[in-house]
Order: sequence, then structure tokens, then C-alpha cells
Amino acid sequence: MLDIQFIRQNQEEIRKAAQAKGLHFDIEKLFKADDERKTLLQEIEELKSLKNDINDLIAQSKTDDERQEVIAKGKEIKAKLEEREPLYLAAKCQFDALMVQVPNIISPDTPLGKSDEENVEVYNSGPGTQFGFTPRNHIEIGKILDILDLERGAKVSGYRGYYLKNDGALLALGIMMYALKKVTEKGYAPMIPPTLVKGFPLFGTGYFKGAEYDPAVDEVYQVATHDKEADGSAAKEEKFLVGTAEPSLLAYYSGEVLDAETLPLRLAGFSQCYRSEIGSYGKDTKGMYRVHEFMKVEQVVLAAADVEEANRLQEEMVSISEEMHKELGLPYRKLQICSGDMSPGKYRAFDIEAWMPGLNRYGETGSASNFLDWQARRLNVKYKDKATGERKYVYMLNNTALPSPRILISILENYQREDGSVVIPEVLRPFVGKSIIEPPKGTEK
RNA sequence: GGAGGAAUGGCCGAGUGGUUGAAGGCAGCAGUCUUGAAAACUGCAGUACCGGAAACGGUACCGGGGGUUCGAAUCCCUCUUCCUCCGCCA
Repeated sequence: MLDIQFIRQNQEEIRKAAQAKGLHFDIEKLFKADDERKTLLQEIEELKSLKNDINDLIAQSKTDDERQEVIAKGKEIKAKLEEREPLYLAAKCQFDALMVQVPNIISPDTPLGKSDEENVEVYNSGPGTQFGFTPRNHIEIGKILDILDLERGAKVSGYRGYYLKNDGALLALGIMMYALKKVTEKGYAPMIPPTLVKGFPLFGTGYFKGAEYDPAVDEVYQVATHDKEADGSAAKEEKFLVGTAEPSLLAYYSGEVLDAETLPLRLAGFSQCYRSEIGSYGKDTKGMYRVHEFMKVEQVVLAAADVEEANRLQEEMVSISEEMHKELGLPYRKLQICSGDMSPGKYRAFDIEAWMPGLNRYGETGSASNFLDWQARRLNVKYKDKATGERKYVYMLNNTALPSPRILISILENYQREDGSVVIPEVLRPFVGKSIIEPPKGTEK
């Protein structure tokens, strides 16, 4: 969400951003709704002002007749208000619905493009791992090493379900522990946030495509509502499963005014992540590349309202992800996301993609986004500017530190040897307790 | 799951239908006094939205939502959160 004043002052830029992102947004309709809302608001406030005068008139009235006259006047005003108020509410409702759809502007360095094919590679760590044999994919490796079971995963959990077993389980958690330690060293406060949340954190961060949750388009799981209507009280509770720690981490400060001196706030959350993948039927159907639940360490930053500072913090986060890819010895590249591949709220975005030999391509293992104040307005997080004493919305940014299963894919496939065994990257060895994962005895062919 | 209690400004805390955006206190800011500090005294101080170049004016806000009334912090309904006790349980 943006500020209506800002939208009016920067309408050309917003029009351009909407077009570049491939969104259809009628800005004139918004302005009309705003005008209508304001006209009605003024009318109502005037009536209310008259209504408030009644109190004084009552106090001044000396006789009972005078008093009755004033009360009659009050009744008249009340009737007028009752007629106007629904009109105002409808106008405001219309305005709010449009406001929520206004896309954020895009940074000047964002490449224009229609889809992910036009993302721009800004760094490449070099050619992928070379093998003296035909490399296997992580599914085959997982089977040989008895660390991944997709069949039973599907049996128990359903489509895209999986079990990580034995050293696979240790390796997955090791990746998480490694990432959490790394970002903690870099000054990000580690957190284990809730994954079962109310609607507002997801609305606030932009994970609901509209103003309300829509199971037909939103990639979010809704947990069955607990409906107590049977016993007379109509208590309903909507809960959702987060797809990343980002909503929980950012909503932590919702409704608060932060002390400017604490900014930038750097947080890192470890969480299980749930994704319905509702728009991805038939995409990446094999293995654990695209799954319904996985573990991830996510970083977020709440910063002062300064674009350059925010961009710098975004780069700081990306560089931490890059450092981890390097330490893990994974070939990777860095992409700047083009306008058409950016969600409405984003100002500037980068992806990290690790090389996955078994898939013979790069696969997304991280994404760093700068939203400026777009999320902070929805979540209502401000800070008090030290110099002016003014309250401003913070700028919010997020970045994948490491996602467990996708990094696991890249590790298994890059570190595989001809016999199916996998060398464990140095930095993860303390967590697994060994340097090589070998096929269980008696199973090698 | 059962039974009670509570929710007021940054904090504490008055206030049960009419100049209450809200007494009083603490903390905060500015000033007087002081060599400086403390103390004392004086003054200023909430947030959001609308109008305005500004000064300023208006409206709303006493956990959220709804209702009664000419008028609600105050009465009614409802939800949420917190506390206490009992029961149950990882």
C-alpha cells in the first residue's frame, strides 16, 4: 500500500510500474473514489460538528421548552447522518479496495521485462561442477544413500510429500543450523517465529493477492476454522500457515512506533514453510524441488526511510547468501529480477540460483526483496525520526538466507561421486558428524 | 473444559449519561532560579484523517466491533486479550 498523496504526486511513475509489472490498474478510478470519499467525509464531519454543539445548547437552555427544542434539533441531525453515513461507508470501502491494489514503484535499475526469462544475470561464479561420469539427480542419489523417500512421502502426505532420513535428516538440519549461525554472526537476531498465524501478517506482507484471502489464487494454506456456532456463540477463528518466516517476523512490530536509534533492525527466522503451490500444477513435479513444506532461514530488515540505505541493506543480505553458497562450494549465479517477474509490492529484487547438475540447470535458492514502505503501511510499523520528530513508515526488506531442501538438492548433486556417495561440504561436517555419506552396506549395486 | 476478574494517554491511575481528549501523579520538553547540578516553581506537550501555503480549524479515537440515546469512557450485546482459581494434558 502507498500513500494517496504520494500516488497523486507520482502517478506517472505508478502507471509505468503497473505496466512494467504487467498489472492492470485504473488509477483514475482510484482518484474518483478518493474524491467521492472526501466529499462525503466532509459532509458527515460538518453534521457531526453540529451534533456536538447540541451539548452546549442543552447546557444553556433554561426552560424545559427550550430543552425540548434543542433535542428535536438533535434528532433532525441524527436523521441526516443516518442517511449520509452508509453512502460514505460504501465510498470508503470502494476506495480502500482500490488502494490495496496500487503497485509499488520500481527502482531505476530494475530491468524491464515480461517474465522470468528476462531477468538479468549480474554475477556468475563460473562453470558448473564437472564430472567424469554421468551425474545422477538428487532423487537417484537420495535413494542410493537411503536419505530421501518420496514414495512414502506421497503415501503419507500426498502429492509433493517427502521424508528426509538418516544423514539426509541431519544434513537438512545442519544446513539450517549453519545458516542460522552465519546470519547471527552477521548481526541478525535469531528467532523461531510462529508459522500458524492470523490473516493480517499475510495481508500486510502482500501474500494475499487482494484485500481478502482467496483460496483460489493465494498460495497459502488455511487451517480449518473452529466454528462454535453449534453452542450458540458464533466464534470463528481463521488461521493460516506461513510460506516463509517473513510475515511473522515483520508483523512482530505491527502497530508499533520504533525508536529510530534501533534501526536498522536485523532479524533472522528459522521456520517450517508451507506452500499450496496452487498456481504451479504440473511444474517441477519430480523430487523435492517444489514441495508443500520445507525448512528455511529467512532474514528481514526494518530500516529508516532512506532508499539508498535500503538498497545497501538489500545488498548486504544478498552478499551473506552468496558467502554461504561459496562456503558450501556451490556454483551459483545472481539475477536481478525484471519488472514483469516482480510482485506488486516490490521495488527491487534479486535471486540467487544454485547449480543443480542432476536437473542440468540453475535452481532458485534465494530471493532478496526491497519493498520500501509498501509493507510497513499495511502492517502499520513506523519510527520516530530523530531530527524532525516526525513519524515515518519504516522500509522493509527480506531475503532467503538458505532454504533447506533446495540447497540439499544442490549439495547432493554437486558433491556426488560415481558410486553414489556424497562428500559433505566442510562447513556442514560438524552437524552430520562425518565427511562422506556412503550407501548403506549391502545395498550397493 | 468450568468459575470469576480486568482492559483508560509513554507509564501509574481517577472518572458510571451532557463544556472529559479525558482529573491527579510520574516520566518527557522548554524556561525561571543556580557557578553547575539537584530541588522548587512556571509553561508546553497524544495519534490518525479532512480542509488550509501557513497560522489554524474540523472529525474520530478510553482493548476491537455493533447497539440504545438528541448526547456514551460511562448503559446493552458481542469478540479479543490478560490475570486468578479448579480440572485435564504434552
